[in-house]
Amino acid sequence: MSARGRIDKRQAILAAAGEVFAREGYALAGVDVIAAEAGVAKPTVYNHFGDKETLFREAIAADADRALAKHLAVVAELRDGNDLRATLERVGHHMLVCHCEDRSVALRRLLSAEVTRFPDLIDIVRGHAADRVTEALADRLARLALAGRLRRLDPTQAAEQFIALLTGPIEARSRLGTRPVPDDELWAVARAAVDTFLRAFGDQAAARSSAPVADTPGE
Amino acid sequence: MSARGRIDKRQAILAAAGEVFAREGYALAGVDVIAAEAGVAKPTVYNHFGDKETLFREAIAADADRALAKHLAVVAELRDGNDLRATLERVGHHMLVCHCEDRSVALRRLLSAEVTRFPDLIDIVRGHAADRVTEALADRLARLALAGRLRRLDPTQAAEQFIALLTGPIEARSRLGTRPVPDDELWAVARAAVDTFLRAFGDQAAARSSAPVADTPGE
Amino acid sequence: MSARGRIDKRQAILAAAGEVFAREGYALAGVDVIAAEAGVAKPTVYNHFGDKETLFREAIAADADRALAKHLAVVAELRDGNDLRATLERVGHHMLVCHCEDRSVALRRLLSAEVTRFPDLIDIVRGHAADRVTEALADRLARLALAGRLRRLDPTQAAEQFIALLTGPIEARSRLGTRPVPDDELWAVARAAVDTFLRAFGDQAAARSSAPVADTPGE
Amino acid sequence: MSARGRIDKRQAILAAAGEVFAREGYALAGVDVIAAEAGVAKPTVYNHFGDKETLFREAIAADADRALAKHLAVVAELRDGNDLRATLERVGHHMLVCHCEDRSVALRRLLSAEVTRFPDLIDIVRGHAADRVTEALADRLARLALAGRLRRLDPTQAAEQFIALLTGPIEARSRLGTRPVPDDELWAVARAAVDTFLRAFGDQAAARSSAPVADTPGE
DNA sequence: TATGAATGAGGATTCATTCAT
DNA sequence: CATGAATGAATCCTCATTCAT
Repeated sequence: MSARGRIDKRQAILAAAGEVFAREGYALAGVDVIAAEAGVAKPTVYNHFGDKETLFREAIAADADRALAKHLAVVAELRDGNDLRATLERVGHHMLVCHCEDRSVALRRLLSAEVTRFPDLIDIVRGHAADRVTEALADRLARLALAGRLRRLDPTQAAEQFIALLTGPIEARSRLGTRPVPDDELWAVARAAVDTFLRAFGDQAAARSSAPVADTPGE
Repeated sequence: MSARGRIDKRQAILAAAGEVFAREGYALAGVDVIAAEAGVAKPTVYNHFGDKETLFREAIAADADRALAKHLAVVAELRDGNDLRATLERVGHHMLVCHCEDRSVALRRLLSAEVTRFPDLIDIVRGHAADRVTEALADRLARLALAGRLRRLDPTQAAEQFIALLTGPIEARSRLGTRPVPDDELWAVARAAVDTFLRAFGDQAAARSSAPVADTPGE
Repeated sequence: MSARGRIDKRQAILAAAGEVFAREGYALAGVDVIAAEAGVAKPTVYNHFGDKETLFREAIAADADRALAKHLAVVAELRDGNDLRATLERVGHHMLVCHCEDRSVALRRLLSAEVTRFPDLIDIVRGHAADRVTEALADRLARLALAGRLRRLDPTQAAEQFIALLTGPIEARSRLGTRPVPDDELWAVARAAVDTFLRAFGDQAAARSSAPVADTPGE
Repeated sequence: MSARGRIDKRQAILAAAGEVFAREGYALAGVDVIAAEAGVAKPTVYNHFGDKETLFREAIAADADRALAKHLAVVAELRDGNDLRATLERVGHHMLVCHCEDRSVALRRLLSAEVTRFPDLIDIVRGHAADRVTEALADRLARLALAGRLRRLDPTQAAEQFIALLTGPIEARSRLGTRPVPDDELWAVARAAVDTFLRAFGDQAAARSSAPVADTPGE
């Protein structure tokens, strides 16, 4: 078999593992199922990854890498523009779309489920993903503050809170990821998050001038 | 065996199940381990609960009830007082303490891990717990708004965001629940959350007057 | 199931294990085969013995006990009588018959094969069996010496050598236990062993008087 | 690869196989382990030997040849000399040293363990080794008898018994080959064997005249 | 020829669940 | 009702062996 074929097989196993682990959880995922889904024989899986735990870690790491790349791309969209509120809403909505993707949901699920058995997963994923998204966002917010578009702020804390305002309210709405959240709900959550964020962190004069949507709910 | 003893046994099994499921996860928790930890024989577990799935649901429900009660008690502390900021910070900190309790962490972990295999868990727990905490908090916020201590707001959305501002930043700090977060970090997160919350939802005049802590990070 | 039935099952498993291990060796003996041969399910074997190694040890110990009992009974036949040579020949022959029994052969085979993986087998078996046969024989020889039927001797050493003279020449003749040795060959080996033994350890006067069989090979 | 290199590889595989089989037994010896220990790839082993069984047979045969050569050399030391007893003791001791060598022990172990699965091993080894040692020894004893140094005897039987008197008592002392027997024990066994042998087979006048060591144990 | 990679069959062990007492 | 014992199904992993290069 060519080296190319070997790599293909490795990728196929990793992809299959990602899906099966996501579907069944670590304990109930069968190595035979993964092998079948990857179109290889069971021992091939062991030749490549040694044991189920290693396979799990590598599958998680691959998924985390992909999720990180997507999220960083979204954060990169946050460039200074004419309409800061609209920009933040677009970026916020996009982050929520990523956040609600099946693979993202499954990744968080697996992570939270298995973190006691595999404590090192935190480093694999958090070092690779979550914190770096927060930091990238913090960088952007710092530049906006420097440009006078936001008030002076602690960038990391502001980024944490921006993300929390976006993703927090989604948990309940997605029923822990089991219900697809319609796009208009995503927009509504993003708008509400951005509104609160700008009220708290926006430049004072600007923040007061634009009337946010969700401000007067009862009317 | 007396009726009393029978009920004791049921409780013992439920308690043991709660601990073992929390420790090992659903798939790896052994019914024999639960039985042993409860001090009964394995078939006794089956006599009481029929099968492992039912036992799991009941154990989760019991845990969720306990968590709900605790959280509601905390929300009930949110009474109008002289110093709104201090009150919110105290309540926020107390909610975080509950949020970080071992059993709360384990409950969320189990829930998120098994929600695909047991979709009805969402109703068991969410109907019993999470939403009701949000709503109870929303009630309190509405009364504060009515009393003029907060601006006019959508109570549910404000409650969601208050909780998000509290719990969101904790995930990273607790390494998904595997690291105990020191109390001063909990206070810091609570203060930052309340500060942002009051900037966004506080009565305008009041909010401007009090200088928040985290406002000027570099100094 | 009655306690009686439980013990029956344990015995059945032990018996089956003895046969299968003897037939296939430790590594190639399948626990499923043992279970099937015992008429029980595989987990029943594990309920009783924990794992394959323990089962092996217990099966060996049971076989060793049985072999020891048989051999001791044979040694006990060695009582002072009129015709010492005939008595020794009868006992020697009987020991060889035991030595060549299928189960004895298999036991020695297993022992020698697995002693590196299970060093404690030596204590299980040797403490239980081999040494005690030698000592029992040594006791008898000492009494014969005391009675003046044998010359003064080191009883243990004489017993070792008596057994060696019997069993040593059998190894080659039985092709390491794979060929059944005909009874007349057993008698011949026994007679030759006794002849040599009496020449070396017999009372001088007596030894010279009786003309041994194998003395004049060419005739 | 040069023809020389090819032969080297074959020898390396054979040597590695010998060691691994001796260490682990047939069933648990892995072909990959043998290949690794020989410094070649697994399929190379199959190219040279076809399958595991063949490799096993050839490894055993090689070991048996080596053991035979050594033993024959020892028997050849048995030349008529002034002091027959001392000569026999020297030869006997030397045979025991060979008998207790690691590789000899392992060879006998493997043989006895696998003789049921590989009945032809007996011919490979016995034809090559054990019987021929006995016969070589028988030849020497016959010449000694002819020279009047021993009484008239059946040479094969006497050889069998001489070897039995040597090796039989060693089994227990070496704990089936798992304990290295100190040299002075080997000498003691050899002396005791020779003493008994000479009492039984020695020239009458000579035997009576020399007082053997182990004759009067209690004194 | 020598090798890296792949495979099919099989083995020990565990687990949720059910009888018989 | 509570229990000790038994079970059928499933799981992870290993090994001898064979292609394709």
